[in-house]
Amino acid sequence: MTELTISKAAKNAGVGVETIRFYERKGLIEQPPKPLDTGFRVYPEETVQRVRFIRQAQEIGFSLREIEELLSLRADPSADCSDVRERAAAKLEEVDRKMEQLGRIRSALDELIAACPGRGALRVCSIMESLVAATGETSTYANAGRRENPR
Amino acid sequence: MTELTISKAAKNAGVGVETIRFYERKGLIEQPPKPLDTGFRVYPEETVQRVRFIRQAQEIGFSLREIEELLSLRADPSADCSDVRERAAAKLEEVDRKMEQLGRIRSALDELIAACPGRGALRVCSIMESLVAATGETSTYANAGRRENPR
DNA sequence: CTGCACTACGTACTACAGTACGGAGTCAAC
DNA sequence: GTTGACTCCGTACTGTAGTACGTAGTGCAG
Repeated sequence: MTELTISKAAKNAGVGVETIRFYERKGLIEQPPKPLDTGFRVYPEETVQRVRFIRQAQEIGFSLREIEELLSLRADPSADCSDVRERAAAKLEEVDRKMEQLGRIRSALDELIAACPGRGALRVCSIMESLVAATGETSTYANAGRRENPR
Repeated sequence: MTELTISKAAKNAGVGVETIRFYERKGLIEQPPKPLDTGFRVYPEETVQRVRFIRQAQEIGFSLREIEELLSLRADPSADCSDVRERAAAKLEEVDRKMEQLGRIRSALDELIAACPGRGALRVCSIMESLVAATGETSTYANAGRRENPR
């Protein structure tokens, strides 16, 4: 099994070499061992998984900072577990919120597709309208107060 | 009902005034009527909904460009419906992919929380490890070929 | 032992999404 | 009719996440 050099790791993870170096500088992936004789980075397979995870998490709206938090969530027997638990629960809530919104957009798309069955649409219907219909006006905290504390 | 000036619209939508102007320049929200006597923008309530939608869609990983696409999806009886349908279907697939990944992260968080029941963790377990476990190695297209077409 | 592809490092540049700023005009209250 | 909060517009600046670039060193195939 050939050793994972930076370009192979990048290729396997589906990113560019510079991205790997960038993540390393950011502390998102661990500094790989650089054998003294060569000075070249050699990656464990796990790094590839990690980079893939990072990309997928980005896809669904997490920033690199948040992804770092996610990745650092680790139930370490030596650490105070309740902290990890708390942070995990917070992230879970975040994820659930995202899922809800995604679900709403999904229904709106479904509805849109249904309304447009092939040729000659029957209903005028946009995503926005579907969403408003689906969520019942959405007017939470509309009509926010006027003129108290205006900047 | 007082008219929605830019700052009120911004407040109701939970964004800054500059963000509204920015979205307007980008074409994400329609140019509001600016009565000749004043020159000030006056917004319909719909704009507030729209801005909220934009923010929520951003939260789950859509770029402004993609959100524009989403918002322009509209089953218009006068237009060729199949194009809209196609684009909607593509977006739907995208949404489904996001939901899957979100679901995986969710289970990983669940598992993490379960493994860490209050005090003194029983298992060492990170998000990454949970995900790898949950997705069965994830090694799709790992072992990508070596040395053919290197860059 | 010469090439060529690869690696390292640092710095610069880019795209995206705002955010801030300055100067000028407007509106409503006092 | 002045003051303070608001609006206009254009331009400049910021943070995030890369991406590119130049220089120099390494590794190995021929």
